[in-house]
Amino acid sequence: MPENPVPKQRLRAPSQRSLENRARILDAAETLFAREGFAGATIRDIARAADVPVGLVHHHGGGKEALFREVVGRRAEELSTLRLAALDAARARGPLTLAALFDCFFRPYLDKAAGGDPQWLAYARLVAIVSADPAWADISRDLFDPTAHRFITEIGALYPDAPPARVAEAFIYSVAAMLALLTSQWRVAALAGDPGAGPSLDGLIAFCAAGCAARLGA
Amino acid sequence: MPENPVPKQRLRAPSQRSLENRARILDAAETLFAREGFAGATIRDIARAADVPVGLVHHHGGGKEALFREVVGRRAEELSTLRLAALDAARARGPLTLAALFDCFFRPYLDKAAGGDPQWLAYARLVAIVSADPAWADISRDLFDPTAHRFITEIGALYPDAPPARVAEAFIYSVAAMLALLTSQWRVAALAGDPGAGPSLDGLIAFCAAGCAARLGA
DNA sequence: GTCTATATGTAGATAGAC
DNA sequence: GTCTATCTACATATAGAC
Repeated sequence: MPENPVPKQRLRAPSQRSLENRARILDAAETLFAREGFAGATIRDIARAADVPVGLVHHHGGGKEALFREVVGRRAEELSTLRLAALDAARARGPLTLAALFDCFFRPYLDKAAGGDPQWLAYARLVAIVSADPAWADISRDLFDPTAHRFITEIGALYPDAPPARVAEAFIYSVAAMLALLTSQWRVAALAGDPGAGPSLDGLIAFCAAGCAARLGA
Repeated sequence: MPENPVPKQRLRAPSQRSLENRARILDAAETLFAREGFAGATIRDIARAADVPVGLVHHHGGGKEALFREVVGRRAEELSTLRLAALDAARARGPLTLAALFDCFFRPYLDKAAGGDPQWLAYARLVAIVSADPAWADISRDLFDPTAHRFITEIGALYPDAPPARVAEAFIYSVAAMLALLTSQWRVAALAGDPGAGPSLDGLIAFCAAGCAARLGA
């Protein structure tokens, strides 16, 4: 008789249901944080939306703030990978233009958002929340800034005479425009009367590339 | 003996202290709504910051939501007046350019914000909150859209072939850039390493005018 | 791993004294 | 007009049963 009988299930292996609950909790948290803001969303709302008991949200999320960080981080890492891959691929094809750089930065996100996954649209609101609030500066620093800095360096290389702060400023304007495209469609529709049209990646790139060129050019 | 002795103080005339308390409450609410968001700011925080009893905030503000609307409306009306006056003055001087239009729209705000009044900087955060959240669509409609629509019409007149939704979209990008200038200086500093430089009205106008021209031009 | 029950604090709002 | 005291509801978080 073995002294250490092998358990039928490996210790600490998460069950199928546990994984599903965890995923549903993160999705619900993403939706509600996006719609109501960090303070406006409640753990109870999230639990109800995910159809799990309240305590389980704490179990999987580790508190409201940790849950928020995890929700943001999940997509930020995926997006950074896609953006940097697009940038590397574009570099390999030849010299970069401003429009090509913005294409590498915007397209992965807009493809996801336009792909119909409403969670990716919710994420745009989260990025806007984090980007606007110095209280989340650590999230910006850890998750957004490395990739942003890479793109700023590339833009700066196209305009060697522009001071770094000016390049960063133009980049922030461009990101703000991208977030506006994703989060303020309802305002565009209200202002135009015309509800149609819809977002356009090429239009956004044209706006930002021309704006940056005007701000950074000689 | 007169039957109706004249009261020493007119009925319902607000006392000096009442007016001061009211102003302090609105200022404190503005600061805290801007920093913490609508849900994150509490009536109690506001009362403490204004150094008044909690009940007084309800008395003057009429509930949290009404207080928020009043705080936003107070500055929105002042700003709209200044912007439209600048637009009328510019029109009177001759034909408008895109850069001149953005100057009329941006300058009144940036002058106030750069003038050192921290309350005007807080207001930028409030505008960002309202503009990003469909839940406050009625504030946007009543307080922001009339002036915005006026400027969009003027921009559209410069590009008669551009569809209205495209003009509105370019305008929203531009407003987003302006709000980023006011609310995301900390991110620019973090990304550039260089904390210096600071915001530049001319730079913002150059960015937006060139972006709009590229997006709307033939 | 899952969930119930509950602890503890604080929210927005108001009734009524001054 | 001003302010105290308090109501009711709900927040996050956790302890411990299953």
